[in-house]
Amino acid sequence: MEHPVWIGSSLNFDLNINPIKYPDEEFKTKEAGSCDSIDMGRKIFENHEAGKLVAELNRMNEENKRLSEMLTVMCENYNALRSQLDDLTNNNNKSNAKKRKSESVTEENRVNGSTAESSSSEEEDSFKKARTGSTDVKIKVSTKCVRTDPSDTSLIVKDGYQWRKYGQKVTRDNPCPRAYFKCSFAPICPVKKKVQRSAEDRSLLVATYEGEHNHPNPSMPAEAALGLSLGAVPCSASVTSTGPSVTLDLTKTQQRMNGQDYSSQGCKRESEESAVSQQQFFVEQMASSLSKDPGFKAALVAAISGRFLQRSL
DNA sequence: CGAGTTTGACCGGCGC
DNA sequence: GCGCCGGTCAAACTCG
Repeated sequence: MEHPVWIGSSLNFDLNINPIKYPDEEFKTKEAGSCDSIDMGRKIFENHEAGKLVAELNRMNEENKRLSEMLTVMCENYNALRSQLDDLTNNNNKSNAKKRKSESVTEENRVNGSTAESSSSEEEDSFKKARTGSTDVKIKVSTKCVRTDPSDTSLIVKDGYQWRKYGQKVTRDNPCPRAYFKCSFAPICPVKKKVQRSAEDRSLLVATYEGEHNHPNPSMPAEAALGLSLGAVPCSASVTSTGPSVTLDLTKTQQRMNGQDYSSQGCKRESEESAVSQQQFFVEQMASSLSKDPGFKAALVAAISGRFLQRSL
C-alpha cells in the first residue's frame, strides 16, 4: 500500500512549510531602493491577489463544511432505510419459510422453476434446519443461478469471495456432481457454498449459500464499502491565522461505528475482532479515496498555495 | 514445501 | 435394525 499508515482516530495535516526564498526576493534585497514605485505597485497587486485567494479559500471551506453536513445527513438516512429494509427482508423470509414448509416444495424444483435469467438471487430461511429441529439457530440460505458454458466442467461461481473446496458428491436426483465449498477469506467465516449443475439445463450452475459472511466482500469497490458500512467521513480543509491545515475527523466515524449512534441504526458489528479488522480496512480505503479525489487535491493545493502567498507577503 | 483439490471412508438423520 | 442418502472428514495427490 502506497498510502501512509495513520495511527489514531484524528488525522491532522499541519502544513508548516518553511518560507521559501524566491528569486524575486533576492532581486528585491539586491536592488532595494532603486525601484520603489515599481515595488509598491507590485505589492498592492500581490495583496489584492492574495486577498482574493483567501476569500476564495474561505468560500470553498464553507462549501466543504456544508457538503460534509449534507453527506452525513444522507448517510444517516441511508442507514435508517437500510435497517428498515433488513427488517422487511427478515419478515419476508420468515413467512416464505412457513409457506414452503406447508407446500413441501423441494429446493431443486424451486430453482428449476425460477426465471431463465443468467443470474438471479433470492434469500430464504433454511427449512432443512427447521426440519432437524434446531429452530433457534436460523441460518440464512440463498441461491444463485449462473449461466456458463455447458462444456466447462469446473464448478466455479465467481462471487468475489474466496472459497475452499472440501468435498464433492454425486447426488441421487442429479447426475452432475455437487461441490462443497467453505469460505476461506476469513478464518472464522461460517459460510458454506454448494455448487451443482442444473439437471435440466446443464449450462446453469446453481450455487447455494448457507450462512452470512462476517467480513466484507474482498472484491467490493472501496467507495461502495465506505458508503455501505461507514457513512460520511467528515473532513475539512481550512486556512487559519496560524496557517493552513487539512483535518480528517475520524473520531465521528469511530463514534458511529462503536457507539450508540451506530448501533441504533441497526448496524451492529458481529464481533469485536471483525470490527477492528474492518476499521483498518476502512481507514485504508478512505486514504485511497481521498488521494484519488480531485476536489480534495484541489483544496490541498489551494491551502498550500495560500500558505506560500502569506509567507511571501 | 505449503496450500488447495480429489476422492473414498465415515457419520448421522430419516424412512421402512 | 437396516439401507439410503446428503454432508463432512482426512489422507493422498497435484501444483506453483
